[in-house]
Amino acid sequence: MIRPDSGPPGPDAVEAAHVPMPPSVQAGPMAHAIFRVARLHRALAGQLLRRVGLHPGQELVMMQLWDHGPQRQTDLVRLLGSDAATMTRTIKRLEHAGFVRRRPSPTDKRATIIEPTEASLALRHQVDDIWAELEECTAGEMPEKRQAEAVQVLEEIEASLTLAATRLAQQQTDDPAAPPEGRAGRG
Amino acid sequence: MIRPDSGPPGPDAVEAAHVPMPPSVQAGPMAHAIFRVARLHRALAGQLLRRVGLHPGQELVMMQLWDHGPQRQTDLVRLLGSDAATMTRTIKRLEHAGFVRRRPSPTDKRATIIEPTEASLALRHQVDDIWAELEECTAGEMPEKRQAEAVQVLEEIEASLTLAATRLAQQQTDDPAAPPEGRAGRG
DNA sequence: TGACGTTACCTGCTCGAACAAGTAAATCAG
DNA sequence: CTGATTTACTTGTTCGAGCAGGTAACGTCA
Repeated sequence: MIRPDSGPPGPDAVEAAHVPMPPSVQAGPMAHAIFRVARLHRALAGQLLRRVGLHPGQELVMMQLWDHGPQRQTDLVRLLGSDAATMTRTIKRLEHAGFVRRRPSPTDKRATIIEPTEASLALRHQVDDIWAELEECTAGEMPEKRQAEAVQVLEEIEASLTLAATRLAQQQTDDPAAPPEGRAGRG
Repeated sequence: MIRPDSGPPGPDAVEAAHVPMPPSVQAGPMAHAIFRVARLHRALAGQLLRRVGLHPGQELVMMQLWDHGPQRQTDLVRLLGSDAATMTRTIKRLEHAGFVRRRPSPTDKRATIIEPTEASLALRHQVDDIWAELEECTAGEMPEKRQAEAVQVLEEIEASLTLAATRLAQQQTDDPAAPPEGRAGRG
């Protein structure tokens, strides 16, 4: 792997921030930017989704179901890049709210088929509107060309992260050497 | 809207991604991209931070303290764009882990000054390394120029989101008309 | 058929994040 | 000085996310 920058950044990295920008923050300009954009974006999504009574993340499940029809939980997990445990709980809440129904798979007794209810269809266009608004808020004053550029950049980053995550996962299964024993929390 | 698919998918689940790109997902390309990048990035950060016993988010607090020295909780909240309640708990955990100390403000009896402990200094370079690695993983094979472009795009998005969030907050304080009464959860 | 490993799902736990509500101190208005 | 408002922080609750552990159903291979 390349190490374009190891020590405290000199003039490279990011020079834009003329003065204060402390060393630690300056160290990872992309990381920091992603972090903040992510939080803002999620918060905004939460605000908008609140109108229709959904929590961020739930709308993704519903959209997936509306688009692709009934699916097993595992499929939802895989397609949304989520976690089985999280999906179990999210589905449970959506079912409780009446947006989703659960049905045992006829071919696999382990699996559960999730399907959107008729009631959920009323939500669909609202969610679509919300996502359109979210997209507007995200794009701001950007011209369309710039938006396309942004999407491209994001996809590039996604590819990098996916690769890194894969590599790191493999590395950890290969070498379960140092099992971390505790993190900062009630320690 | 359109009803591209209502019944159960033929070849079960999803067989491919090349063609379909469902309407809902297609609707908000940036939103979707941000969502996935955010989750991947956070997950990766979690993996790396796990080595030093920190949870994602905690390192930001520590970096802020290392860079700017002892501060009030409110300052941390404001600078990190976080929430007072979240900060209270995060600080509590960091204190419990021995990375942070709390001291009453001499000038304001309401305030608490947070300062990094000597023990935390051992963490500092590890966290710096982790952020460097995170930045590498995020950047991938991008040339430096492309990275700068990415940062610029992200900052542009951040500005848009900030503006939108501000506008939405104002709009809601002005017009507390329709108080949402319930969301999907244990409904 | 039976042992073994995998898969699909559930439960318990912790943590960050957000909202609501409350306390105490500081600040402002009369 | 008194009363109202703002500020700083705490606590309770819910939700998404992740890890760990457990169960039941599949698949395979001997």
